[in-house]
Amino acid sequence: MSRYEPRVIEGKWQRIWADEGTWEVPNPGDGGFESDKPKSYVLEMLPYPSGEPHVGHLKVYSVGDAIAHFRRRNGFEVIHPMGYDSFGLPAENNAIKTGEPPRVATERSIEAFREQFTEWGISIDWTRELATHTPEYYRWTQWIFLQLFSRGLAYRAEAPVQWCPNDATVLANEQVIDGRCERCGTEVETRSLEQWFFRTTEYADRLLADFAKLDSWPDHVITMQENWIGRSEGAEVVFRCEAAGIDFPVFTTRPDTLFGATFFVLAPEHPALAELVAGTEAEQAVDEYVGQVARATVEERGDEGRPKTGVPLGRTVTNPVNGEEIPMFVADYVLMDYGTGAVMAVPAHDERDFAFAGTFGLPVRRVIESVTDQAGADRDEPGAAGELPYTGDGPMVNSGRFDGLDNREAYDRIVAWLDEEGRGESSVNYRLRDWLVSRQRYWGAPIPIVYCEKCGMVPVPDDQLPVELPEVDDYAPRGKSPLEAAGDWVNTACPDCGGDARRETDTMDTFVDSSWYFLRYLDPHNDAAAFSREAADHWMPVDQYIGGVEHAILHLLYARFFAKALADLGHLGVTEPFANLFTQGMITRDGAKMSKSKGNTVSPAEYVGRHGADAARTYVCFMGPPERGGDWTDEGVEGVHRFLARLWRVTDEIAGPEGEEPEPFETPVAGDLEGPAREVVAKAHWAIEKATGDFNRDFQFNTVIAAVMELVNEIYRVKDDLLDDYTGRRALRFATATATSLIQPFAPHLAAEAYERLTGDRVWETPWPEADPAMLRSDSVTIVVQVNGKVRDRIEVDEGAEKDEILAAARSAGNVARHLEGSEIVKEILVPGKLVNLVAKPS
RNA sequence: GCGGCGGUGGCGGAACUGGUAUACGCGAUGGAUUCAAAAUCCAUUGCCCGCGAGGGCAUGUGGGUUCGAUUCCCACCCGCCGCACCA
Repeated sequence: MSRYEPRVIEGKWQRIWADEGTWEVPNPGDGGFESDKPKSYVLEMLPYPSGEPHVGHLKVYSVGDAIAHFRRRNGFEVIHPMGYDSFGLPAENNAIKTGEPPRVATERSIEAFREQFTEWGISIDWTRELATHTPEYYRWTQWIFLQLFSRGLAYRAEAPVQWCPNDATVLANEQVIDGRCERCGTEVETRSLEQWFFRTTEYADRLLADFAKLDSWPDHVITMQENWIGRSEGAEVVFRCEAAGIDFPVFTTRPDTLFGATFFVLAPEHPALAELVAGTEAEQAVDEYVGQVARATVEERGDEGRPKTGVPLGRTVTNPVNGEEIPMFVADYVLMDYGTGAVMAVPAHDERDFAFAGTFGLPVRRVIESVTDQAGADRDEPGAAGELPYTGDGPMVNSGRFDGLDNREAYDRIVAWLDEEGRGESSVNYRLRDWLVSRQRYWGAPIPIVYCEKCGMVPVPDDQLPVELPEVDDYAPRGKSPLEAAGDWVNTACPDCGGDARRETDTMDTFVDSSWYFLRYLDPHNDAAAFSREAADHWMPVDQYIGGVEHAILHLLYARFFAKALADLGHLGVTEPFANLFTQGMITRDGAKMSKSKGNTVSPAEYVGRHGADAARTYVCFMGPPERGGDWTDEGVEGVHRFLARLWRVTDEIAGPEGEEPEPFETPVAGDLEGPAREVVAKAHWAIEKATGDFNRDFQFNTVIAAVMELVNEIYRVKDDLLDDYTGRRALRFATATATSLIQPFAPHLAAEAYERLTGDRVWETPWPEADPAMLRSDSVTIVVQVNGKVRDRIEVDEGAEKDEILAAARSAGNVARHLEGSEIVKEILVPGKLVNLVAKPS
């Protein structure tokens, strides 16, 4: 008898798969392409290569690989590639500290990742491997940038931006969390700088509308993106300051409350502010206030509970609906980067305006009655007893000719009237802003633009791509890109006129790299295009995307934007890149997020070394439903290892001596079986049914594996009775082969070895098994008998037993009869094949 | 505050359409094997009462619907995640 030695088995099959290129798939037009097979693109989010893979990686690739295997064995041509998101700040920060070039550290990490993925036995088509930091890849990142530029979707503009003083670079809004840098936690400042943007706002509506195409995306991911895009409908209304001769458009979602506007507020950054107060009494106070706000951190300003502050401007604007002059203020609760940077304040019906009015003693005028005193009113609504602010619906008051109308009705009428008068129009606003893509850092794809004294901003022609990242000595950020120091590289000739020109020295946000990598996998060696349209048309969209929720907004939104933009440019036939998304939960240890500082990290390599890749992979899939998190325990991995060893031992016992030709493998037929042989074969069919169902139902891998464990337990229960005769051995061999076949997506090496020993076949080339309906039924069934809803006994009845027969048996079952004594049955309920409930009351 | 997800044994979790609550694993206890241990195999394992047969109580709390509720409805408590001065 041979021991279960995972390292030996795993090495053996990994070599076979590598030598044979088992997981490689050809493109349409290539030799060996099978056009009759349906395709399936299974993709996990690509890793950022830093150090070694951690358990999060183990989980995402174990889950993805299980899906890939399952699809292959269900007849799909599965493309399952791997690559590295290898530009990024950690490598660069390391370079600043140690002086080691980011490329060197990054490529070392890539080696380590590749090695681990190979040891885990993930079924990857390595011929499609890519790394985003290589010129072969970022050449096409630059090309896409220029494609966007040619359509005006990439543009340069001065804008107030979020600046991280520690990383000395700008951040996208998405990279600022609670006023702090997502990466280093430093408080973010606001600066006004010239930066590159992608016009994501142009796609806001389509990004929202196309959620309809993504029915299997988790709701919370869609909700987060919807919140992020933040579409709100309302109206733009113009308030004019006659004295200064300036029009102030505002965006409001409540044009129905226009008659209640009693003051008007500008954001401290509003461009017209200085002009409004220049040379007036208010000038000094306003300047002081604006300076004070500018010094405050983003976090301080964002605090909602803080008392409202502001300064009167000594100016008024005219309310277009009633001609009223209302006073102007500057206040930091109004944000420059949402709407127009100015708001009409309606204190009676807006909590923030109400608070401000309270502080400054401003009038509050109700224009909507609360509906408290009407029938069916909700008394718990704020403002129910008539107090303000009231944000609910009701009839209009103090609103001239709109009085008495329901406010929803008045909304439409007021907007229509403003439109006729040319003083406003209905309007839609988004929280989403354009994507800021330039970074003042070294380790990224250079932006392929040249500034010529004569010609201005000139795109680098396609045939001069890539603009290669030059070598530099000093990676430290100084507020501008370290590339500024590479003089030979910066100074160049203008592609248009040949005159003196300078290169753009900013690099691209690494989210640009990862917004299209799934397309490059489809045609990774193409040096004439980013990818061929034919390959993309065949493989896209990604049928199953797998990754962590932490990318719910950033990466997924950007990739969706790219797909739409590339489709509009004619390079792609789909507008949504990821048809189905599965987000896996995080693995913790001792209930806490793993971190080096806590010293509670789990090194996958250690466990793979100790128990084998199959055990480590199966364990992360067994911990719980994969979309939820789970707590890693050593006992848990050991338990799974024990189970695999148990499966291995029974295989060894049933298959006979190693190296011997297995007996011909036949599927046992229902009619030929009885007793334990029938039971174990029936259990195998039950396990097939259960595993297949749970696989298809949201990837419930924990219960798939539990079903295989049950089957193995059943094999142990009956094996000593069956090993002696031919029929028994055949039944056992079928059951054991079924167990190995079903565990294959999780433990592919053990499965390959065991299945070959049992059947002579290659399990990964064997179609996923199908349950025989005849074997799922049994001749007799156990019926639970309840009296008044409590289980009192169980009876065995024939499969086809008549209703009356079952009820009679139920009534006379020993313990049931006792409970029925002295009572009269008033109702009998029969759930076929399951249960009888006898409802009785004292007679 | 708003939105989402969740609360089941000592622990991770299962229970698909309202029908045997606690599958499977971990841990624990006992037994077999062993000189002994490890490993392995077998058995027991929600709590309480009972020698037993059996009975009672249990799915965060309180109500409701139903012959029957972890599952549906109402109110509430707790935990996690996201958003949060967005006009």
